[in-house]
Amino acid sequence: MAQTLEQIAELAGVSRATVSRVINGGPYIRTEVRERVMRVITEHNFHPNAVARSLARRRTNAIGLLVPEPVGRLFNDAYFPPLAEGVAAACHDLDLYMALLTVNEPADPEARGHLYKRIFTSGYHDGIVMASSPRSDVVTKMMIDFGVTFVLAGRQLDYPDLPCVDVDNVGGARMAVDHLVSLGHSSIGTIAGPAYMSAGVDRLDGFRAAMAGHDLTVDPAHVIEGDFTEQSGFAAGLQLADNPPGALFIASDMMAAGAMRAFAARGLRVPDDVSIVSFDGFPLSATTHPALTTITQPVAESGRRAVEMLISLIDTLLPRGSGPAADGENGAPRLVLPVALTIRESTCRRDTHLRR
Amino acid sequence: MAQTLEQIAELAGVSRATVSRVINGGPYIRTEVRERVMRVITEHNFHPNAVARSLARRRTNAIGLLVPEPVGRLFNDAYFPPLAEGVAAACHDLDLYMALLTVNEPADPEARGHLYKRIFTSGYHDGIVMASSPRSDVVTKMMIDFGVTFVLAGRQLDYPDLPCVDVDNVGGARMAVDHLVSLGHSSIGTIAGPAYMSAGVDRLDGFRAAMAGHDLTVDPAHVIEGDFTEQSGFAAGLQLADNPPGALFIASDMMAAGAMRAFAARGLRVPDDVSIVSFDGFPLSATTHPALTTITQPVAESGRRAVEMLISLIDTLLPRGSGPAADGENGAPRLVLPVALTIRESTCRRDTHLRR
DNA sequence: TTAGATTATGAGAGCGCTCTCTGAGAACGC
DNA sequence: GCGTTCTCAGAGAGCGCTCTCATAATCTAA
Repeated sequence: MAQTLEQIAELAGVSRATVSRVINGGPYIRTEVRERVMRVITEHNFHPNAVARSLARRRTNAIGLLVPEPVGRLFNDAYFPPLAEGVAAACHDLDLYMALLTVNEPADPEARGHLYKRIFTSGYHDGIVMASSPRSDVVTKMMIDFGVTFVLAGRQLDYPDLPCVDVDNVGGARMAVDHLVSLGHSSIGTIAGPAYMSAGVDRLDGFRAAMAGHDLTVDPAHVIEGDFTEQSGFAAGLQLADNPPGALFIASDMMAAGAMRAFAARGLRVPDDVSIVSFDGFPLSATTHPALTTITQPVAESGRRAVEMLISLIDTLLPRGSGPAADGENGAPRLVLPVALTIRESTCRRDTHLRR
Repeated sequence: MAQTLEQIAELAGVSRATVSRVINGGPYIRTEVRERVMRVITEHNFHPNAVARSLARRRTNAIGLLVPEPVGRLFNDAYFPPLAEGVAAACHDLDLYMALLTVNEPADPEARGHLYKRIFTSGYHDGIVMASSPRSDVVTKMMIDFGVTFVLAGRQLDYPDLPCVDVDNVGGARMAVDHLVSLGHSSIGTIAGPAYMSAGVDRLDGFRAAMAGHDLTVDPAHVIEGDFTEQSGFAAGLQLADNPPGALFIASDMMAAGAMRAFAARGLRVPDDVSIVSFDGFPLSATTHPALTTITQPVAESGRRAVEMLISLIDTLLPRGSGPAADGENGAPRLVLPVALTIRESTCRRDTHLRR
């Protein structure tokens, strides 16, 4: 169990180098020798020490998935699980070791910084995939400062020029508006995401651009900013209920659920009185009443792609630690994944509800 | 950023050993020298390479938290988040690096075994804390075979003699029965956990022992086995509703929620018709209607203690890799944490509802 | 047959740290 | 004045692996 290459070599009557070759599939080995070595290895249940290997190779073959949120919150999230699943799947395919890096919330930011610092300077990971979140900007700065190789899942507002894989938030918003327009709607409002998150601003930008593209004006009273949560959707719904638009693009499933709760409380029917297209396509969106027409984003796919991007970044930076990472001279790689319209029950034709 | 001890030593005009001493707080260094070295270190933002250090020390100062469940399921669990939080907190206190090890579910068990194998042979962790789960027995076997140092959170039925930190399931069940008896109940039934999990059998054993201790008989029709889920609680509740006992000990909050749903559907009131004491004390238990009287288990504390136990195990095994770990000759360490009765609204005196 | 390529293996120098051992000076006791 | 004990710092041998280079053995081609 606790042997070394050296010992295996001796037992097999060869040199350390030969055992290494056998293990790593090197060329130029007589099959007779290879088999003999293999036999000794399996007999002794030998596994090379990964730490030593990492030191020699200057590569750990491990990546970290970092979510700058306290452990607890992370589990009550709809976005993170599929992302983690995607990352895990990609790691499995690429024969990588993945560690979920969680940082629980020590009271003072100093201690938190210390925690991140340890993660970034540990050298245990070849790179990091970070799920962007409201508080990820500080962390992003640290990663840059520490020269960590990383990829962001979701664009970072304050650092627009970093390697990331994003989803087509602008295009998704446009698809939502197009769908609504195709149903005959012209009075369309939105409950937007927060202005401090790229998904928030992009979806709003996309909405406005699409409306303009259709020569439709948007009533300022029909544009309300939420923060992606159910509660903020509920509040926004309440605010809109007095003078609702005929249709609404709501920037997250959660907010849509909240808004529908508010509408129900005020006797407004969806889709009869208000058509709704939301964004995310999380499982939740299929179980609301009515089920949400939504823009589905490929979250697990984002995770997969982020890992692939990270690995290619690491590979090009091969002589590791040479200069600041993730700042390629020909621009940081960026990937924008397509989203899709999922039509369900929260939208209907304008002319089927002539009441308004 | 990418320097070595050697380079720092040269810049500071000392030897590598001296720099190492400064970093690791070694004795016998003139303050003048120490300060000079420190200055160079901070000036160059130097951080020793953790991989090299791990190799030299034969210690990584990293532990893994392993949950043998697919990533997705892990997030829909009430037990895991606080456990992770406790482990993370302990790691923070002990200056340990923690990685959450997730294993997503490849179709064939062979591939899954391969994944675990990689984790266990990686050498990236000094030890592992594993949250026991229905499927953890195979994994336990692997850890033993691979000589991994580990601690279980929750006892493992098939391997009773392993280091673990458990909660007092038996005592908790007794407390539940005592409470019910003190309220004047004598017709007490139970919805038990699954027979394949230690928490299931222990809570049932505790229940039976407590009943016997009070010279109370239990009607076999009032003992139903569930699997800790809401659904199984609902099913059991339906089954009991025709001829319900005056009180019920339900082995998990989730099952209690399910049973209450069933009772409500059948017009039975809690606590007026049936008093209920559940087990777990998860946040859920405070938000049901009525709020549950429950046996609260210290999950985060389990996580903390598991880490502490793991570290002491690792420390005693110091000349690492010498013989099978976790099998101390004087028995594996075991810790049983106390639970507490949390009285809320789902229990009341027997005599306040003379109707039955 | 002999030079030259090809195949197969070993020697040994790292990777970046830790830690023991050794030794030089300074302080101290008698 | 001379051992003895501290205090301080460097030399150097690892930790367990990888990988280049040198070398030996075998196989061509002329």
